[in-house]
Amino acid sequence: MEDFEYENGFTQDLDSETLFIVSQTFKALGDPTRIRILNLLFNKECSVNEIVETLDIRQSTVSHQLRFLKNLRLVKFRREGTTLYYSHDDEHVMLILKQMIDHACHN
Amino acid sequence: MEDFEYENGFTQDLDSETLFIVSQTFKALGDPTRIRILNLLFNKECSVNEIVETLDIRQSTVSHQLRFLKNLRLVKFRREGTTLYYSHDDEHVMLILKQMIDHACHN
DNA sequence: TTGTTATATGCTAATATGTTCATATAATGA
DNA sequence: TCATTATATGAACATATTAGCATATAACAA
Repeated sequence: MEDFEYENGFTQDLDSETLFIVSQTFKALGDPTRIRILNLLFNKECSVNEIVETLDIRQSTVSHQLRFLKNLRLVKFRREGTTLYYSHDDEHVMLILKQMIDHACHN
Repeated sequence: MEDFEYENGFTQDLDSETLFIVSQTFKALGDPTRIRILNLLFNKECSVNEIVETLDIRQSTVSHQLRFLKNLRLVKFRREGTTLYYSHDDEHVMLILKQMIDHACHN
């Protein structure tokens, strides 16, 4: 009787793969530093240094978090010389982030 | 020049209060156990024991996580004798959860 | 009151997470 | 080649998180 599929597409419990992806993604959004980085990348792409200077976060911290976000395919980058320009890579997740920010602001 | 307000309502950086609420809420959604509980509460209210039995999670764990979710006002409960029936208490966050689950499934 | 069922709580151990420092790599220009 | 700028990485540390056990509380029935 477990995992009974409802008409509306919902299940009583989620399969482990979905659960993993969902929790990983929300976890990515659950850290202030990563939220600030993604929020900055909302409108424009940024070099690592731009992020470091705009948000006043140490370079290694930014780099670590960008790797984290890149592993989840939430950001991507392009190279120009020695400079890497990062931008967001998941419209849907960015939309979800925007919704949550709006939700938080309206309180 | 920091915290410049854009036409579209976005700021270069978020104020700390918003940042706190957003990260707290995403953190709540970033744990598999809490996701499973909220997903179960999507359609119907559940007693603690129903959650325990349906999801096969220990009672103390469920209780701890329900307290966590209640502190963030993501769930509420009503009492009936010795039984507490929990239900979700934030439509918007539930919608965001649904979106992320759908997003994860479509991959 | 005592027992029973349902739920909450305090504590602890294991694990995960985030930041920092120091250093490595990579591209480029002199 | 060497120096410089931009970024990444590894290790260490502090802190946060999670689950589980044991026990407490709360409501109710006998």
